[in-house]
Amino acid sequence: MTQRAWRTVLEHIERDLIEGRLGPGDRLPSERDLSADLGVGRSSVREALRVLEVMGLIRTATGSGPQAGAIVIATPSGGMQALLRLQVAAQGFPLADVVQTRLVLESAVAQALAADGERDLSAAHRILDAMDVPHLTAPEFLALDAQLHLALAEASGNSVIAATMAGLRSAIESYVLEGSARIDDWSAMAERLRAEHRQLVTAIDAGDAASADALVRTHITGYYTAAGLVPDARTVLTD
Amino acid sequence: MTQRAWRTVLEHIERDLIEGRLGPGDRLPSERDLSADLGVGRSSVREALRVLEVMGLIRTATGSGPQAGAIVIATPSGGMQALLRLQVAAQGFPLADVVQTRLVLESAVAQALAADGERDLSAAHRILDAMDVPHLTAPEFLALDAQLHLALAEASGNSVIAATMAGLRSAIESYVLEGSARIDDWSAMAERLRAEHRQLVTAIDAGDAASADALVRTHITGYYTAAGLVPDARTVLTD
DNA sequence: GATAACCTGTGGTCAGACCACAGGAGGATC
DNA sequence: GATCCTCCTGTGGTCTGACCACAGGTTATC
Repeated sequence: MTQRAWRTVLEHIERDLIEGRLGPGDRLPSERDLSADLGVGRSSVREALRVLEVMGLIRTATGSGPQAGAIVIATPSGGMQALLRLQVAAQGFPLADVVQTRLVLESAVAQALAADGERDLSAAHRILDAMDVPHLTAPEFLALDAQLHLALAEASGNSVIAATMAGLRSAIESYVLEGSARIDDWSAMAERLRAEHRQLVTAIDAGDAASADALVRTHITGYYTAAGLVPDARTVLTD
Repeated sequence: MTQRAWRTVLEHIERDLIEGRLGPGDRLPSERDLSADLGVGRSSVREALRVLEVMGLIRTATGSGPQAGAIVIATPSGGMQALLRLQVAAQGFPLADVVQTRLVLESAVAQALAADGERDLSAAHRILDAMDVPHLTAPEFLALDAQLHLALAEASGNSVIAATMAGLRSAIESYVLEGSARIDDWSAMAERLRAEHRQLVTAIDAGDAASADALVRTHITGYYTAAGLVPDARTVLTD
């Protein structure tokens, strides 16, 4: 064994992707065919496909017909979420670094949106309105909060940033929920967050990049500090 | 089958990680034990472990003794590289978005380093000197270039940003190499890059965040434009 | 022509069998 | 008593073969 068999499979598929023999929508050969073609066991093929599936590169379906089998989809957000969530869980990524990175990305997004005349913030406005419904529980409110921030990232048009933000968010979701329980007056906090969101979107709509930047920073560090998630909201990467 | 068997395994291990029953350095039960405990086949256990391995959460070793088996390591950079490289290869991430994200992150890193009095740039200085060796080939030079940028990210102390940058870099490595072949006068380009690197590090050492920011932006967009990788180096996210 | 039964090929899973390997246990040797 | 060597055990790595459920096309039936 010069190299693990599943790695052979993975590299073979990666080469097909790089060199354009495979692309989104295409169907991979069946597991049995790959097994025979590459001279490895079917179980090794399956280990490689499993990796690709969790990373969001393919989806698999049973049955027959054109929709069955392994199909290239390349939807990165799921894979990003899995990776970041697991790494945070395994303490490969400290919570503080995740928060800090979120700050960097959201700040860039806010400035970019403010500077871009072509932006479409209709999705964000819809979510803003949904958050105005009274008596939302903390989990409900926070889910909308996540959607709002993600909608902004997606509006910026950068898929890497959007996927990364989705991943970061899901990685710390359980901590954010825990933190919300530590906040004494939740309805006051919700009101504050609503106001901050409105101000942020207003600044973006007005094309005021500097204000948008400042608002998004205060908003994020404010919440994490209040929820006691980050001991002292560092601003190292952000001044 | 209410749920795929390998997913059961993955979730079981994730729960152990989240709730602290597993952490860096710990050893997972043997594949056969996991198989028996969870009531799934060994091949399903292996599919889950394979995912964890590629994501950089565990490493596996054959043989016996305390070093054998699957051990939690939580070194995210490998997993980040695999994920981003594959997603770019499968066209889930457009090249332009990758470059843009790199710009956002490196800009934040440069500013943070300049503002941080405690920074340790000895590694960066060592790489700078290594790049002065004459007659380096383009691949050799670019490898050092990658190391330099990565060293800066690591010096910033944010592991998420460092790992992401490593991933972005490896995702576009093949394109960067291709691009270098399109540059007529490579030695002139190398000289220019050397000078830009020196200026950047000097600005950081001097604590001049604004200059560091500007220099890193020019440096990156300059190269990608010269190599013809990004049609028109967008600065959407960066003004 | 419409309907129903069948057939084929797909992924999903399991069980069992090897192999190579690392390291500990225990005996043989000095 | 200390050292060396051999054997044994348990590990991951792999392959094979066997089922199952399922989706969709094919064919027979009415």
